[in-house]
Amino acid sequence: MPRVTVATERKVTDLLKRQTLSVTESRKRILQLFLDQPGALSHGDIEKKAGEVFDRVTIYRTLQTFVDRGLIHTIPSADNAVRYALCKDECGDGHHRHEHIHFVCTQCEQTFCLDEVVTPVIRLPKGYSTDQIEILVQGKCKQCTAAMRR
Amino acid sequence: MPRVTVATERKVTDLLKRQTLSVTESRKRILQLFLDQPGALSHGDIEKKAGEVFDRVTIYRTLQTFVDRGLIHTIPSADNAVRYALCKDECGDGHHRHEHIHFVCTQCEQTFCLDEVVTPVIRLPKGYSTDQIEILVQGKCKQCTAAMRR
DNA sequence: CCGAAATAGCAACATAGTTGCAAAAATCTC
DNA sequence: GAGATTTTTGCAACTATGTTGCTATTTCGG
Repeated sequence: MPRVTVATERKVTDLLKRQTLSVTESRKRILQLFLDQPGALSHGDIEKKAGEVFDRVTIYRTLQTFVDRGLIHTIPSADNAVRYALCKDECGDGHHRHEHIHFVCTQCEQTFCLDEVVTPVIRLPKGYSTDQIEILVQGKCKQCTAAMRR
Repeated sequence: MPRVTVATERKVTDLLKRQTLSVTESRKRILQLFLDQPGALSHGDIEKKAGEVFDRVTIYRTLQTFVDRGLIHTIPSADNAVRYALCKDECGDGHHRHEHIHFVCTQCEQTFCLDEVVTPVIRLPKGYSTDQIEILVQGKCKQCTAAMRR
């Protein structure tokens, strides 16, 4: 597990304070994990990476708090393992705004937010109304495709 | 739980035989549950409806078998409760073909397949390839919207 | 640095999912 | 349609996942 440097320590602290959250060791570390890598993390992933340091319950509660405050958002899955990823600035206390799609790589099994791909409008039959659209694309990601060519 | 009539008994038996599956009580009953209602079912739903009759393990295994044989397909969710719904005829042993979207009603909390809404093409950034697209729309369904107007 | 408020850890529990194995049921064969 | 073979079921035991109440600890405002 990468040591939290002074620079990143500052960054996570700022992020937490911006959401008026108390700055605690577990919150800093868990936020750090998200910043350290590009993909989404499940509760299990985090438990593997920080489970020896923090209690399982703390991780559950921290993730819930982050979702509530708009720091991270959930990504549905087909395997009973909801994942979480960092939100952009538009999300805040009590509300989420996401227009991007999610990509699940069948090779490295990571899940990514593809911020540059905007969710299309979906025309529903008469009588249905839309609150939110979630798009999950499964395939091979950039990194894995590049690795194959070598 | 509705009694399995002679007519529907015939139907589920035919469906099972078409997939060269042995026709057993649990398989008939679980398939029946899917035919009896329009929405998708989670493992938990099925356990509530047939759990006194069949063992939990049997339900898990039956659902897995049905997915493998292309009788039902999974629908991802944001709440760690994967749901299952009947497939159309195009699915078979070892392969699934689905072009429709899934709709989650925030009111009745049911999940439906909207067969008439085709998944759009999603243009991904360079380097990504697509195997499968899953679209989950959350909102209010036809029935609930109609009920509100009364 | 102190006190109030928020958070973390623990324990205990509830639910969800898996595996191996023996008994029972379904299918096949004649 | 009876018996042999194969498949499926149920049980037990286990692992993993998620929740709640309570107390100790930490954070933060003054």
